[in-house]
Amino acid sequence: VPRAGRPETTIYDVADHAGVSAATVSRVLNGKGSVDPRLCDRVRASAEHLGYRRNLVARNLRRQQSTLWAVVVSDVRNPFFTSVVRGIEDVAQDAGYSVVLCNSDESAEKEAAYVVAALSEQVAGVILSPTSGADTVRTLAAAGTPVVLIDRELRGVRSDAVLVDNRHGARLATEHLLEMGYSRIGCITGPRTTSTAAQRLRGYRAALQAVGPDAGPHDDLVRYGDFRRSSGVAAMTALLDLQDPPDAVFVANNLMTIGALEAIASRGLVPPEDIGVVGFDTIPWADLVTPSLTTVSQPTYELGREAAGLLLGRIEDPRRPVRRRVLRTTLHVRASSAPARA
Amino acid sequence: VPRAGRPETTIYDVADHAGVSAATVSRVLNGKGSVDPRLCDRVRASAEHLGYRRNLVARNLRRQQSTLWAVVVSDVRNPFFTSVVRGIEDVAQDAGYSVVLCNSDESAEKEAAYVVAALSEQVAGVILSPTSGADTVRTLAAAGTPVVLIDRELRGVRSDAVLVDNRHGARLATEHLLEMGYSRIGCITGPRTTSTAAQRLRGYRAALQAVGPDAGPHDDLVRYGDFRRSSGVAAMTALLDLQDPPDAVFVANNLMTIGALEAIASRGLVPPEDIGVVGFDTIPWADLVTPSLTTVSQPTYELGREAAGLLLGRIEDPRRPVRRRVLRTTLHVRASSAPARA
DNA sequence: CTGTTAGCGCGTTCAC
DNA sequence: GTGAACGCGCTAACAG
Repeated sequence: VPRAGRPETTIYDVADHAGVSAATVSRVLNGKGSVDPRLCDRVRASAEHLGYRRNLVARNLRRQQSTLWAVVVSDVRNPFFTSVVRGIEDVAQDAGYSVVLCNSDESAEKEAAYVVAALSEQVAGVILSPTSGADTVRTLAAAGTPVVLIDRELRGVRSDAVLVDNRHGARLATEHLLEMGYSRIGCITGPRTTSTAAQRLRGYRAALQAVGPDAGPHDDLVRYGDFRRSSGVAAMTALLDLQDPPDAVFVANNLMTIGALEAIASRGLVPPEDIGVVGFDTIPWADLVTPSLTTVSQPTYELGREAAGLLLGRIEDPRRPVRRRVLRTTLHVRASSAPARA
Repeated sequence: VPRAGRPETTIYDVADHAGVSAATVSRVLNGKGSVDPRLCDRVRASAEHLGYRRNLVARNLRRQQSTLWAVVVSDVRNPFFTSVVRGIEDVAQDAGYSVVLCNSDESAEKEAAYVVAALSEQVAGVILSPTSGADTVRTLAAAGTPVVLIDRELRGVRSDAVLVDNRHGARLATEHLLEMGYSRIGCITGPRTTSTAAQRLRGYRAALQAVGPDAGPHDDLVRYGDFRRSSGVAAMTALLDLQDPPDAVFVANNLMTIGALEAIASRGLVPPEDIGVVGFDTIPWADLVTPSLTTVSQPTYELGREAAGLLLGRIEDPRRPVRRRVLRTTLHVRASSAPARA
């Protein structure tokens, strides 16, 4: 194992140079206890002079706790998560924590591996958008590591969590399509195992149900994707291939919406005239696509901040009651759902 | 400081349970030295049984080196960087490293703070897209921490680096616009302090120069942004406000291109007829914007993999000669630069 | 208010 | 092939 760099200067070097003990240096640098102001200055001067930089690894070993948070997301390239991460990061940094971003890629194995690594790294806390079952959360809980769930819920898990009102948002989207005069409305949702996909599907169904039993849920118009672009293409293509295809579609996340739009375009169809489209999730530059896209947007940055806040609270008081925050979504009506009306 | 979780099981616990010494446990778990196969099995069984998880903090302190890489990017929300990070991550994980993603937000102070934190954290290496001057890199070098620069170069710094042929790409883009019949071509580039902005501007100028002195560089058609969307809006608006506005524009990064398109649209202009547009950088869903966008794309994922490879090599042999990789860009011609011709 | 002491969990000498 | 002893750099307990 190659060693890089020259030996670091330690608090002992600083102590020698300042003519005090290592403990005093430690106290000065951490602002703990009270130290004679003159010694304080001497220590600071020496530290500066020697280019001292504290060794967090040693400190963490001693304190049995690091200043690292692990944030495990299911897809780093999804703008939803990058925006959430920004929110987390800003709060973390203010509180003196650093954020390790881990990408589980919707894979339960990767997620488990990252969580084990995080535990070995003695992280102070974990923020997780779970892709798999409850096992990883249980591992964390067993180790006593604070966790906050984001975006998705886990059945049978009591944990701090920040979610959005998926059902309500999906219902808004679907009702909006109904109001705009569409009648055969399809739905492309996510994996059956995720709470978000299930809730958004329920919102869609609720909206249709409300109109009356005859206009009720068209289960033949529901397709399940995997929240990735390609599955949006496939699902939309399948819907368009039906004998009696939908005249509008509600798509349950951003990447699949992109895919759906591609499938629609490749058939030579143009929203909103040929088909109405509403997407869930913030879609960057929704105004620029053809046509501009109606979306149910989530407060992503705020979601990150909330999650970070909950984690901070949990770290401070590991036994406080579980909190579950649900943030509101907003319907942004743009062109893709607004056909010119006779 | 609150303690979370129950005491971890250590190699001593495992040693007791297996009836061996801690040293033997360490040897077994690290595959170093040779251990009696039967003891080996006993140790593994005990570790498994006790749910032992190695403490990386202690190990890192002892080894004076962690298994963490810091990746400092200038904007996490830029798809360019998220894609690069994916490339880095995949290589890092295979090699047993974890990646800490840090977001400097184009701020020299934040960058410096993250680098100091990384050093304190004893990271094994740093991958950096520098926003500021050479100071942070010098700090790293002084500490002997391996660094790889990505995306941007730094004057007067000898360091491993992975870049793209910005000048060539920009020249391709501009030549393409000339070929398509545009004659007054504007350029929106990035901050004067970044090598990428300068190189892309040079490529633009070279293309114009080649056509002949009379068609030569229109310095009045050059604007400097900050690589963010809003500056694209401002710069494009300024160009359109000119007495004699450009009939085409080359925009030197993805976010500013989005901004430029918005400015164009808000004037009621439509590419490619009213104005030709070519953007630099991968723009996700370039096919979906109105009209589909001609781009000079960079091999982002590959760039990340290359950078990670260089870092691996540098960690293994800290004194090997500096390597500088330049990746090629590709012109993707789409609709925004192809007016129907008479 | 300050210094001395001990030990966090591990990897690595050095004897045996 | 194995175990005992030491120390990485730091902070928390205890004396003074």
